[in-house]
Amino acid sequence: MAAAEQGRAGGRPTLETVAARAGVSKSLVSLVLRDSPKVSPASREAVMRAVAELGYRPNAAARLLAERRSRTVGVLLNDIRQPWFADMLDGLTPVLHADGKHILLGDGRIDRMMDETLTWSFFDLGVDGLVLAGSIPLSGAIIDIASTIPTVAVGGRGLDLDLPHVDVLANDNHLGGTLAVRHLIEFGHTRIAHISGLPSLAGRLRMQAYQDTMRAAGLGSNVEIEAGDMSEEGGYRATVRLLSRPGRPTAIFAANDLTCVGALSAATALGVAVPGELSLVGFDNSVFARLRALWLTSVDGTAYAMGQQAARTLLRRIEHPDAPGRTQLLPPRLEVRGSSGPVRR
Amino acid sequence: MAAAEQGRAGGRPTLETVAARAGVSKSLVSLVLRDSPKVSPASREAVMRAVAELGYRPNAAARLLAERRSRTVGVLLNDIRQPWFADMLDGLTPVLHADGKHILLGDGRIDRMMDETLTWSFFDLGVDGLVLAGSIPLSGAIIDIASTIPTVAVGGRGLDLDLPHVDVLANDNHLGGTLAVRHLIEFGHTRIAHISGLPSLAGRLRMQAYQDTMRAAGLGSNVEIEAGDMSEEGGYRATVRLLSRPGRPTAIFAANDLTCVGALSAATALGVAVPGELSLVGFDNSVFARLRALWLTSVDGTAYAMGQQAARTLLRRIEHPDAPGRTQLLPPRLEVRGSSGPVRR
DNA sequence: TCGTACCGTTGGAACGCTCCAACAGTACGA
DNA sequence: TCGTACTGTTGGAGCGTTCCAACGGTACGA
Repeated sequence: MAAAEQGRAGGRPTLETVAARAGVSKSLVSLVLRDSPKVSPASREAVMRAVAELGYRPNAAARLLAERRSRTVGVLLNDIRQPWFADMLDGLTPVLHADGKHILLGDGRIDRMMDETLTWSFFDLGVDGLVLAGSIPLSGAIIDIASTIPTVAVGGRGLDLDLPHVDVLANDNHLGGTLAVRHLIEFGHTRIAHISGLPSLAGRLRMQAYQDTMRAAGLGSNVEIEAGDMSEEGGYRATVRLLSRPGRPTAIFAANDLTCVGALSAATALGVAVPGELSLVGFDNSVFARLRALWLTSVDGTAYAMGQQAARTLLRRIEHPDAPGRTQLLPPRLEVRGSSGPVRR
Repeated sequence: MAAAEQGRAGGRPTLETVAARAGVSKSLVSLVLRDSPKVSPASREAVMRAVAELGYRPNAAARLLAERRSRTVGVLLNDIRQPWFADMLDGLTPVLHADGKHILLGDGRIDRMMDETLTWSFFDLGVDGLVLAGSIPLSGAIIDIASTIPTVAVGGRGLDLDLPHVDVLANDNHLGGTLAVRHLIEFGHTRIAHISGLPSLAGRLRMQAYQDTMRAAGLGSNVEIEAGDMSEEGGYRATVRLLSRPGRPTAIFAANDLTCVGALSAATALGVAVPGELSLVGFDNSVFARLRALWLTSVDGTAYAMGQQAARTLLRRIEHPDAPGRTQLLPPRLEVRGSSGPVRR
């Protein structure tokens, strides 16, 4: 009853407060709240009423301490600005919610000391699982934690993670690149250049796909690669170089959308018509590609589907923490818009 | 010593494990870890060594339960896609980190039932403070919680929140609009139209500033407002309407950057040169405005500064939870780029 | 009438930490 | 020689849950 008075005195109500109000023991209240089948309808109702009247909410810390699981998963983003995260999260959250899990986001780029600060903070909070999104630098902390907590890595752009019990989900970047180049070939282009996005793995795979597809189409001798850096500026400069040489390409496959936007700017600046004289294909199908003022043909990494799949994979791993890690590649799809068209002779 | 054996047996080490290893009591270990001045150098060193050897990390749940504060603040975003959040977080996090606080992000748009699920989940986790970013719908849960937990609302676009002990930080949208319109007037424009972003408060204020500034410059009779909806599509359609009427405007002040991008597309589609025949000014100075391919003159809401200020304000409020709520307006600044220029006669 | 079984309920021991009152030990002035 | 003060250390109570062993009560078959 001391407890009951405390509760009334203003402190947040606890199990004890509710129990006193409902005239039962705290154990019974606990049973009702976790809806155990072995409580009489009468006591159940009494408890529920007391809970409602007091506005009781269980204390997560106490529950976590006793139960040793938090019903929470941590999602570690390496840069909140990357647009595909939002789509991925849209796919991820409903699936996890349906399983009664809460979601906590952390941004590594913002928390500068990502490994030491943020990752550990998830660990300390006792998350039941961890989603690593993007190309997270493989710090010691991440390795330690991924071997303790069920973890899934989601690479929108590909991922070269190799840890014993970690599942990896990624775009099939090679297939995406193939789709892009084939699309241009079908439009009759033969002088197709590529602006690369090294040194990331995604960039390497996209470039490889470009080379492979060109060769497979008998265009091996037309392979022409300019270095970019996944930025608009890099795309601009690479395009200026490409367009100011003799034997201009009639099409460019850019390593990502930002690069492609840069290419578009350069073409406009040099008076080269898109898609009349130059076709462009980007990668990621980001918000930029969808802007009517740019309207870029782009490879869509199906981030939404990846989020869903990541959630399912994580839930499975929470069930079986010791299963061997698997890598799943998801097939991308080409979104054709206004920046690509038939070659003009 | 039973504890010590358990610890060795693989379970995560606890205070007791460390104490056993260092040959001291768990109370002393606790004192060392919260670096109390009253421990001898000898025991401090012994404890530190044991901590390092065992890789001990304090259990956040237990600490929270005992201490009743989590050194954690929750940040509730209403849509992770809004670009200014990233800038705001860049300003917010270093300040909070410097004070030893961890940061948890939640996205309301993604957690559909934001109020009931996410907000409460922060509450249950016992965050020390709450940052509401963007135009959060004022649900019952938010109101309850904001009156319990120190809260700061940050509106990049303005906010009509009015709760007793909540501080509000927002752009001075009226000033921003004034800067934009004055800039156009200084370029000699007189036929300046506005594409509005109703019904949000930010949209209302920006529109009001447009009207006020026009009137103050003696251009009241030229006021011409088309309805937009803060989207690219809305901006496009409004611009088509504006440009296909007799007596075209020579300049448009758009309610935000997306609207402005839509206006740019429409101008291009109609063969109207920007900035030669039509000057455009947007609002938010988002990543779109900064794209070289678009290069929009835009009002910068100084999201970074707002984040810093929000952090400082929150820390102050955590110190003094009962101080009266204050509203602070931060002055925006105009970023001049390529979409605006002198009027052509 | 008694033992057995089951049902709903209960007290109390964890969980891992913080914090407080109390402890032993040394140093010092009276 | 004793009391006092201070320094460093300790045991134990408490935080709000879960979980388990044990409880009293009713029903039933022997």
